[in-house]
Amino acid sequence: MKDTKLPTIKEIAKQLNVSVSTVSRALHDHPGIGLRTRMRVQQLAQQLNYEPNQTAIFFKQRRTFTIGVVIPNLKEEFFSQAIDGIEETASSNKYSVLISQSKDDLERERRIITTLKNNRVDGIIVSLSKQTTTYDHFTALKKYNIPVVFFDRVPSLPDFNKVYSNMNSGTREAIEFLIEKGHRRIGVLNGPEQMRSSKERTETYKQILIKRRLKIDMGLVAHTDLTRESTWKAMQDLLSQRPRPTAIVAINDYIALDAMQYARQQRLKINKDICFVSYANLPITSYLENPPMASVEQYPYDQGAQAAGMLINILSEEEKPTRPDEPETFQNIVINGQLIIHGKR
Amino acid sequence: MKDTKLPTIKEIAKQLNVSVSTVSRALHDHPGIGLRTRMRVQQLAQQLNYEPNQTAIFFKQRRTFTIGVVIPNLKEEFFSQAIDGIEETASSNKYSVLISQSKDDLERERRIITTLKNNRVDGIIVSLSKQTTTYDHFTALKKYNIPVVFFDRVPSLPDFNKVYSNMNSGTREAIEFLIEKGHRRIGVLNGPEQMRSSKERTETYKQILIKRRLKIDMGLVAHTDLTRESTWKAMQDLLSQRPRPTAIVAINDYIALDAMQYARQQRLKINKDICFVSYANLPITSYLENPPMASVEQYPYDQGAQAAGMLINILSEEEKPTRPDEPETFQNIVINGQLIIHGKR
DNA sequence: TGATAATGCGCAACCGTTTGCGCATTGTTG
DNA sequence: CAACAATGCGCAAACGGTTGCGCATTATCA
Repeated sequence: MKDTKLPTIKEIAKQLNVSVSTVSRALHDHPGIGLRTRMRVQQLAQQLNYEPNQTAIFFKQRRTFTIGVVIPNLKEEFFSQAIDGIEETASSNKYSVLISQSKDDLERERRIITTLKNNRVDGIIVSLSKQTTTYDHFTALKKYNIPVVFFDRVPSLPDFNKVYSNMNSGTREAIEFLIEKGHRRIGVLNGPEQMRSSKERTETYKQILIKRRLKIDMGLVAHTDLTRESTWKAMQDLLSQRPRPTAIVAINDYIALDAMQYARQQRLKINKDICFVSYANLPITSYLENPPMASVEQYPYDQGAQAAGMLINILSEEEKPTRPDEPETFQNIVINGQLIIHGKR
Repeated sequence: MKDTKLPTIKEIAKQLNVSVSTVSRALHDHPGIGLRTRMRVQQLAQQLNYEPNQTAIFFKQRRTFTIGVVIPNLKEEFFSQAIDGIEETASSNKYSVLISQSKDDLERERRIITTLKNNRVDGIIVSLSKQTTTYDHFTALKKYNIPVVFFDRVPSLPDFNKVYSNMNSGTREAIEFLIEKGHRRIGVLNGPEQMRSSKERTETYKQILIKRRLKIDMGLVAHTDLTRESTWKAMQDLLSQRPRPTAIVAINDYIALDAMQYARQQRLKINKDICFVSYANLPITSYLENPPMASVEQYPYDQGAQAAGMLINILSEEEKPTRPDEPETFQNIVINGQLIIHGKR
């Protein structure tokens, strides 16, 4: 039984012998209502503990002040930090946040999008599943006027709103850092090949080696599908190269940790026989005795916050009178990953 | 402009020259509708890409298939894991999840509850802010028939639904483990005194020492407010006791890590000069070279999943015909924290 | 004082869907 | 063939608010 009935605007109207429209307006301080009645209404509302039924308002206004968030999972600290940022800026703009996890499954991602659409969220923030290579389920949203902002794992096409950290500058810094430390054989422990960031990383890697006139050996670029087994396998490949790489750039901290475990098992001393540099700079690394030498910080909280900000911005633009056929424009925020060098502990 | 108008049930009705009620029923496979028209309706619906407007349904049905979640923050892995569990079981039961963070601020917690109520969530899952000692904002929800389930940080009063892991069994195991390893001076690095779990832990600690006929020295019980500074300070106290404790039970992994850092700074060898046992057993500990000797696993994912399950259960009970004045009952799930002994690595 | 303007409020439609009830039409039975 | 039952569908109210428009009533001015 879903019913101890709450006071409604009608109830107030009846008790005061005025119309519901009057009550509604009075509660909104509409100028067309006399001070006298406005007061009476507001007082009674207070007294009855009246609270507007948002579901009714959502329905009527055709907007819900809710934004949907789709991420691959919540297990990775990167994403929960991002949601922290999203929730924070959303709530301070009176938006609520609906979250769901795609679990890196494309079908699931699709279903989630449909549900969010039916729930009439005002906008959606997405970090792509690693399976996603087509974007029709997102472009479809345009018909429904639901803006989408991607973050971190963003589509490689231009016609989307995105917030992401570019691999280039961070990767450049990281590799140059290693070169300056004297490393000449630098391995790359990269993510799935179809991911934008993986490609960027490999690209940058090659460029720098060329610039520095170092030999490029593609045997030093390995890919992992992000599972531990796959990472260990990739490490096995890398460590079997001759001469063995003396440093490894890993796609993120978790992967680096897995890799370091593997290296330890092979009786290699971390930061001595082999050095690691990774991405993300998660809080956990600060607790390690032998953390990666450096991490490219990707500011997940900020990415989330920026994405939410961008979305809310777009939503408030929509309110304004729409000039005929403005061409649709897409926003892009690139957060520069920054190399954080971990002090010895 | 929030309006490329979507196909509605009315639209379908018009095109087929039937009434909206017929369409509605046809789409729900209501037996009162002939096979013939049912087919026509469903076909056209398909063709028009009709999707029901959930906001309308929410409004009409007075339920939203949404559950609200209030946690202190998303930064702690414990909570994001819990949300993982919540989201997972919620979504497989067709519920959506609305999250917000109290940031350990009571006022904020109150506001969130009000918003969730106005948004007509069907139920709420809460882990209390550490400031919360009064529960009127939750009891108020009973008037609105919104059930609440607490997890982890739960109220100490009996008349609430809760899921939590009891400190007793885990703490007992942990301390006995240490005693068996030969430790006689065991320190406790406890949380804020007002938290239920802190009290329980201290209580159990004393009991066991008594049972084992060991001397109780309250100088070995220190409190931290969970900040790193405070933890270090507590550690300073503990390490200055004479004889120095040879083992420490810390309230959770983060605190243990902070404490271990401090110990290292004091030139103590972890797991040799001083051992640590902590609570939570977060994934990160598996990456440490010298993890705590053992952790009491608290199964955050399961706590979340159980809490969601309990809530959804309560919600579906509500559907059933309510016998007059059943006394309200409250459910309790206690998850036994289990001591996980970390293998040497 | 009469015309006009300003003020204060009510009417009613609308948002999209669900559902109890009732009315035809058709089929069944004695 | 009459009486009745079953079948298939429509009417209309309801959920709780918002809002354009219009109508009285009062105030304002010449």
